[in-house]
Amino acid sequence: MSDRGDRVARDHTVEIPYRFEATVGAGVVTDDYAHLAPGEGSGVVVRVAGRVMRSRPQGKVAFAELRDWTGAVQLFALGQRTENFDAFVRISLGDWIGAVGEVVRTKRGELSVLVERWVALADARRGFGDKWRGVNDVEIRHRQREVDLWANEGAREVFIARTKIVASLRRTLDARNYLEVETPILQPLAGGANARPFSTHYNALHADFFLRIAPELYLKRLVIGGLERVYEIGKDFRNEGLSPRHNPEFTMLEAYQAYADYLDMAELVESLVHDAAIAVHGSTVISFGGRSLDLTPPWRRATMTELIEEVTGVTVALGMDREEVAGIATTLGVEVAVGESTGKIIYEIYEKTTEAQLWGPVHVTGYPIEVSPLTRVHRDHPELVERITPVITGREIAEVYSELVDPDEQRRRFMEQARAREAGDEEAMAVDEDFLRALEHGMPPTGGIGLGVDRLTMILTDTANIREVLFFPALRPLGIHHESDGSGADPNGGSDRED
RNA sequence: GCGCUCCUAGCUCAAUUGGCAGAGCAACGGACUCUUAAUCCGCAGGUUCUGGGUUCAAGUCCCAGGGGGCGCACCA
Repeated sequence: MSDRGDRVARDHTVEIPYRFEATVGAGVVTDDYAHLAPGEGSGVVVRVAGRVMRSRPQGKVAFAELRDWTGAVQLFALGQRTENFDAFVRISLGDWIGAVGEVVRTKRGELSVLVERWVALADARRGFGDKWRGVNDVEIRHRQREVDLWANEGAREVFIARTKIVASLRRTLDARNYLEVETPILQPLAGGANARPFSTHYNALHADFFLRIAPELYLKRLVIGGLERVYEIGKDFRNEGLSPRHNPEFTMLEAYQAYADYLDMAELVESLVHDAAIAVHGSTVISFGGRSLDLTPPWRRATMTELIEEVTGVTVALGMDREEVAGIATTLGVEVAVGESTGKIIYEIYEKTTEAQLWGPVHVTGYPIEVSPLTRVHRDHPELVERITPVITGREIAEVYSELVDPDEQRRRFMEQARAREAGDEEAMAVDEDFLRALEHGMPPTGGIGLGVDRLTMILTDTANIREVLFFPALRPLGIHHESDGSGADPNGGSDRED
């Protein structure tokens, strides 16, 4: 760890300044002075700051690459001109420095800052991996993202894209007069989805609480309260397994619009994805996994029976005899549980055989009522609900509903969930009396969406693993210290932190 | 939780179907007045994830544990 010996910053520890004013970004310099000819000086003195990621001392001249978050520029030091040149030569890869000098182009054609003065800003005691190949070890990249961000060219791009996407989502909704709101993350009942929650304890109330699995029920209460268009972007938490598409905490966008139905909301999803694609790529035709992907609205709409037939060649229909559909499911290798309705079996077939094969954007409809306890019955098919799942690259990226607004029907659905829960389904919903009381005040027809922000980011950044779009994905903790090991590893710190 | 698979120097990777644990980069010491993954000389660096076992001999084979990846299950 201390194998790097005496470094520049350590030589000048007492002189590390409290601030350094950079007048221009490193990448901006290379853009703004691209016109300089080899050997030409600009006459302009700039101040730049960043990390030294390459160093090429060469006797009485020295070169270094200074990188900041705008890009990189070469520093050019001369023994006869640069202050403290001997120390400049000893700068270690990864050290932060600030430099002042004229923008020039070297005789060999590299745009540079000809360093007059410079100051050490931080010392890098640890390296940043192979300077050419970076760090490939995904465990290091995820556990020590700060290393990944420096070691791997382009590692920041996906996160910058993510920020643009989230900003675009807000812009699109704000332009439609939606109100952004925040609702509780700590909830006495974890409702709004079928999932196992993380639980915690509220000492002051002597009550167990749960981290939300969805904000849905609270947002609907705001619609009942007269906030006709609301949305929330935030973390949901689900106590479930990890996978390339699942992290226990993930970012969800939920939006609700009074007087709208699921078709209106499907159009909203198309607009959100369209605008985000434009924000990141300037186009709705992008590439994913080496394959072209056209996100241009409007998207195709299809029922799951249609899609099953396209993918498997097998015909199933709601009107068919249950035993016949069950037999087809078994033939396709899909298990059928006793008591499952025809619609539920078709849904199972779709999930197991078809969904992952769908590439282009498609709005999938035809969801059976029993898998959608918060959704309004389909206006033409009483065994279905008005629900659309937009699927892109085989992944569900959103859910779209005509929301269930009838308090009596909602209570019946909750009771069905409660029965399932008693039968052992740990993910079935609990009866939420606060929500039911709210519905009894009258909820207008309302459309709702839930959109997975991480998954949208994956699609728009050509990323196959959700961990790549999260700065700090969930990982098993390492090196857990037990009490009194004397190393000061107590994460709660000393007694001075207690108040 | 189950299955498969991976773990070698700080990083990136080698090591002949079990036979002396290596290279490049980084680090460290030095040379060099226009480098571009600079070059050159020198030097150091290892409980091969951990613990057992088989064997004359284990990075390599077996067992257990830890961590990662993928798949299944659950889900978005």
